[in-house]
Amino acid sequence: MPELGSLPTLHRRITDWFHHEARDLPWRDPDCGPWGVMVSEFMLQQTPVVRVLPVWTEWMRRWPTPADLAAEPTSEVIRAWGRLGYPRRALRLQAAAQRIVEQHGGDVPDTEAELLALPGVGAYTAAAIACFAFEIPTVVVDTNIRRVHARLVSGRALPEKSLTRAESALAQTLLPEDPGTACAWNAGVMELGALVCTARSPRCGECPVAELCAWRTAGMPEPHYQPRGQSWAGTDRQLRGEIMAVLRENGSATGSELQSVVASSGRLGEHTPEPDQWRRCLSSLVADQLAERRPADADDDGPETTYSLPG
DNA sequence: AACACGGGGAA
DNA sequence: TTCCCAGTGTT
Repeated sequence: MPELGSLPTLHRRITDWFHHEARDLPWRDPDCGPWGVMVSEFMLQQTPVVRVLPVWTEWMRRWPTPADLAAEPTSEVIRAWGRLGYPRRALRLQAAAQRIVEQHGGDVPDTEAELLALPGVGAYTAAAIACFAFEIPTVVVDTNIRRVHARLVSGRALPEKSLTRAESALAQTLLPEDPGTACAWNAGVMELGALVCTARSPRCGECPVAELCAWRTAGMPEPHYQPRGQSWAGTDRQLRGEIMAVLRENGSATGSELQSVVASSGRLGEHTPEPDQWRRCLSSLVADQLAERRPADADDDGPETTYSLPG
């Protein structure tokens, strides 16, 4: 822990840095509004800024209010989500928009508790919307912020594998008392983690608090565990993604058509899914309501079974 | 606590 | 080509 007296220095250095170096992102525009912030947070949950930008822009042009999105056929929402990944997020965003229309008069709610009750909104997203859309001073903790805290204050290369009570307590301690500064602090620490204090090759030469960093003072020790990447090739996630790509393009297809189109696309490489994997992925997409199966009682990927985008 | 969930850009 | 990213919801 830094001495209490040094906290204002941390706050000032990082908020000053953010003021000068922050990326000019449309959801940071003061005129963006809570809905634009909410859409951006859903899209940014697992997707980098550069890929979110064009989709967010078109999304907001097309559906400038929650009511606009709520009224749209789900198939169009899934198509507009495109290749952002994790398409269940698109369903949850529309479900949240519908809840906002039904229970909040069409306006994004302005308390963390109400936000947390919306589909697809967890602790991080509720705090982020409260802070960045409504300027409510609250503790925002995402993976970038956790990494900056781990290095700057705790002297470790990486945060714990999952959020601990100690990390939450630390974040609370570090939050500026001044409400106006708190949101700039949250945004600044997050931006610092995204641009400078990156996971693998931190740009300490560009860091406004490098000389205060406990990790550097400690000689930049290696992480206490080896982060393990996720496999991708041949996984259900990959096959689900390819199935959704075909459905977005064609609207509907039989089970056998899906198999031939996906196979001829070549995107699976040398992997040839087993019948069990086809059944598992098709059934899970139906269960997730990302696809509809007709006839409804069909339980396989036979030639007469048809899959389509929902509604 | 562990797992499932997409996709593309950087290294 | 391989590596890397990251919050929510379910089990």
